[in-house]
Amino acid sequence: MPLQKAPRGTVMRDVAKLAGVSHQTVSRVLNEHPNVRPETRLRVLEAMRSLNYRRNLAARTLVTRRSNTLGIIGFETTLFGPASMLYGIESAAREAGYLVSIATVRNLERADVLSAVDRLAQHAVDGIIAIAPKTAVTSALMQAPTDLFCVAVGGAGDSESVPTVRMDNAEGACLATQHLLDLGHATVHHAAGPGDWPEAHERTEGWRRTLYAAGAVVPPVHPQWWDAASGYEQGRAMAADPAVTAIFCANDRIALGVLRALHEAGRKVPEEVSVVGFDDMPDSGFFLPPLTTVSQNFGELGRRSLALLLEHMNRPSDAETVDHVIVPPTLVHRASTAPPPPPR
Amino acid sequence: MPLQKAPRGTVMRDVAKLAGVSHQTVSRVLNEHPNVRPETRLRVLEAMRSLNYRRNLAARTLVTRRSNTLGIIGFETTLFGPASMLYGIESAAREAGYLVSIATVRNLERADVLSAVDRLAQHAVDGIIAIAPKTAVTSALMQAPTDLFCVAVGGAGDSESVPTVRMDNAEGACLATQHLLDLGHATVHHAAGPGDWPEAHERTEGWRRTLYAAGAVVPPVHPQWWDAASGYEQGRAMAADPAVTAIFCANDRIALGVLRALHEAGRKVPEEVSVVGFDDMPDSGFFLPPLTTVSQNFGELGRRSLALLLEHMNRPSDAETVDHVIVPPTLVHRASTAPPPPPR
DNA sequence: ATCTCAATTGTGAACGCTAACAGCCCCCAG
DNA sequence: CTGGGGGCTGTTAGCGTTCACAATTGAGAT
Repeated sequence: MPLQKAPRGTVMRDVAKLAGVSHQTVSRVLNEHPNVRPETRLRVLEAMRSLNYRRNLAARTLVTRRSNTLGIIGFETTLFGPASMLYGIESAAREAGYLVSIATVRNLERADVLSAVDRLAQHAVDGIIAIAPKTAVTSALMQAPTDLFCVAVGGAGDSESVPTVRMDNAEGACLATQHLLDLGHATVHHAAGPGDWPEAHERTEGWRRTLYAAGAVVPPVHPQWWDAASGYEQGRAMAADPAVTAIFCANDRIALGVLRALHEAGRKVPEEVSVVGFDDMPDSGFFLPPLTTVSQNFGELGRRSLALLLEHMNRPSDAETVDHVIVPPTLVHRASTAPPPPPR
Repeated sequence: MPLQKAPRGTVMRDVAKLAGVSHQTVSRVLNEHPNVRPETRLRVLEAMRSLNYRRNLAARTLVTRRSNTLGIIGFETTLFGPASMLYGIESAAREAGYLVSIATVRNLERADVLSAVDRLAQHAVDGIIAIAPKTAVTSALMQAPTDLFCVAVGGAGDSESVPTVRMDNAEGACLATQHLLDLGHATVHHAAGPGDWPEAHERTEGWRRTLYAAGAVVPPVHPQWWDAASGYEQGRAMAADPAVTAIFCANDRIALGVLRALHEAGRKVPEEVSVVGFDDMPDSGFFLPPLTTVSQNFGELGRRSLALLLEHMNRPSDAETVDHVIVPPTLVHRASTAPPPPPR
């Protein structure tokens, strides 16, 4: 591949010459060093502007060993949740003066994650945030070069020694389940997410524990994937069972599939069956009927994770604490839940 | 903000010493220069592996003036479309040996876009892909440093002199509208997207032209935003009008809102009113009823745009052609469309 | 008038890599 | 036996920035 060589632009030396100072003074102006006479400063700034000077960050990175770039390891970033976290991180990073580079992984195999870390490390990122719902990722992260700061966002709670920002999935599941129990439902069925994803697992566990604490029967689960098709499959089985009056879904997309299955079976929501989702996607309020759901603030999650990363980067290296920030979920009440129908 | 200085790692010189060669030979191995004796090559590779050597790309960038990084200017990247394009671009970029950095803009003001370009340029990206639905972006792109290659993806068709990859929105709108006309509907109403977005505008124009060509009445439009709430608003007005039997929506989210409005008004879909969407989001097949929609292959759009960018970068600079790649849409038939009800 | 200290500016040397050129060795032709 | 050429390797000089230190200046203290 014959690549063209970009032409050389204006550099510090050029600015220095025009302003009648040394290159070092230009550097000082650029880095806001205090000891520069205001008058000199202005002259330099003027020269920079007239030459349209732009500092070469590669050279700067070479000597400072800091690139002002952060790496993000993403998975399934087309989904609303990950995409929102990405956005939250990027916004916060920009305000902190960082650019973010993204490395998505196809699957969550250890090798894939390691190669993503490697790619980011080669490009000299200062830190890595992994949008990393499976534990393979966090454990791979620990193999990262020791001079690289990492945090994980949105995965499970049991992550070993990588700082983590995450939602309290179990608590969210509890909120949803308890809400349905409080309405008078004898028990709550569960349309689960993929069992090997910690987030799905935690939601299932939160649901199970809540039922158990209430002395309710714990129905079996048949987890599949995160999408509406999976919800439709699970929902069909539940719709066929007249004992089912309340369903807690692992996310809103699954809930959409469940709603469709119930509709096809002729079971009215919420009159006959109540449904609760998880995520509060932007359009969940426009499902038929509008979905009661557990709200996750993905943007906040992203922002928090960046804050945690920066905090770690600026902390003296002997402080070996591992933080885990947990963001609480809230329940959004809409029209898809109601008391159970009277027994006939 | 007191930042720690990362410790220094192993460099080429270390590898060279261990392998008993000069650093230049190490460099040759790394760059796959042909004239290295296989035996030497192996020794060097072995040394690199045992020292866990990782090439410093900042230094490489400094001398080659190529960072192997691409910049992406994104807008509303939490939405399914942009997020998918981003993913498509990133996948393709990885295969081509590039890392992508992302700069999102809050709004599409010229100043915002320029500052994003500037941020990317400072970080020495080799090229920029703008996910850029509004013309302000492409025109701002032309102000970019001349040594920076830019392409825009997914915006309008009338972009001036920036290479573009885009969907044929008018054609998609035509497909949808014609499908409804062919079913026997006297005319087709339109729940529009924001009129100041070229994509929305093109869809509206495609719809309008198709109706005009068929000699059908062109109903008024009241465009708002891309979300379900907007669809709900527009849908309520249409649901109240018994003459409305077919609705073409500017995207699937709007369609979701329209479906809800129709449902609340007691108008059955598709028996009384047919609805067509645009985008084919992953779960559109699980709406009530499953949505007939125009499918956009966002991933393909992303891949194509990367290919176009690379092609431009590797082209001799005297070739001043501007390419416009147009990806055709397809119509996905589902359950939300049917012939109009018999007049009563 | 001399000294001291701080503020301001300049000088040279890295940072880790690639490009350009020079040198070595060995084989084959003259 | 000598000369030339190609394969392979080493040497040197940047790339554009920051860092460490030296140099210069001027104000206030002695």
